[in-house]
Amino acid sequence: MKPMTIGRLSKAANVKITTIRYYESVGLMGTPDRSESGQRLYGSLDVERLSFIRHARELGFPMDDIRTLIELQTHPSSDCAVVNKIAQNQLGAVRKRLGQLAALERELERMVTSCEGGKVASCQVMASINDHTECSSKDHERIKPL
Amino acid sequence: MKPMTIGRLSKAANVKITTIRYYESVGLMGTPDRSESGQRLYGSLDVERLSFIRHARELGFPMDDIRTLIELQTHPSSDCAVVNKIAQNQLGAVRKRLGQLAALERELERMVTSCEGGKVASCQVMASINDHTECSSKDHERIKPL
DNA sequence: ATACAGTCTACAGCGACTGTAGAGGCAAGC
DNA sequence: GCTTGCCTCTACAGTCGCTGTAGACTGTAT
Repeated sequence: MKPMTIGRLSKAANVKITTIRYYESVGLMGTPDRSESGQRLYGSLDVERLSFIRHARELGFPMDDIRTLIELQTHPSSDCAVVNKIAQNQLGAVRKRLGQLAALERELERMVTSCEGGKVASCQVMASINDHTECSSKDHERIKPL
Repeated sequence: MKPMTIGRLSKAANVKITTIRYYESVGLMGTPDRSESGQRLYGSLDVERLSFIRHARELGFPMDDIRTLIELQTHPSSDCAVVNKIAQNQLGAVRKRLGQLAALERELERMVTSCEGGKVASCQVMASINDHTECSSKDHERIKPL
């Protein structure tokens, strides 16, 4: 099979070119062969590896976990307990985040339904944001983006 | 009322000192008075404003929206429709994210329950990450952190 | 007087990329 | 051959919302 350039790989795995180069720079993708003029050349194994990374990212796994998973893939005879542990941690993290977002949804819902129009001065939404008594999360946890 | 230093404000509003200075640097907090020796001095209005920012952040509003909300607060006679729009957008964003995360939860659940131990080579979790047919989100959306 | 906590500025770093500038490469049509 | 137009290259800055660090100065309590 003949090698493909980065653009083809990008389409084959549905990952942007710049992202592929980024993955290479952080060691997720390994250094590819180059053509005489210096262009990166990839084979079908690279498509699989990149698709794996993409799917793992879609599942929310952080890069460090993906690095570990790829490492484990190259030792197929090792115990899969580590793999399972990583996946279960991830499931736990997703569930925790689901809980936080559900709480946000409730509060925002309450806010927007209480708005009856009018001026900002008497806006219930503004009042809700100002009112700090409700959502009293005592822990100083970093606020995450949506 | 006598002014307070940044440390007191930090405790009063439950926002870290460095974060307060950051909010100042990006124009969310305005430039405070200074003592002779150059220390920032705040009043009770600043506590309210900072608490407002904090609560809005906890609700996941992006900084730009918060800037707009604060701007609107200084014009109390303007229409609250803009405020409501921002809150509804936010609610929409939260719900969308909830949907994404629920999908992730289902897939991760399936993965970890299908794992029966053994070697990495035959690991169902690994196979699931490799198998790309299931979660086919066609859109190139940026993958968000948990 | 001394100890220690608080505050100052300025800048680098996080994660996971994205975007840009400016240069060079490659295949197809004329 | 020559041009057109896309593809690829490197290197670096920017994104978001902060956090952490270094090194100097200030304020308060004993």
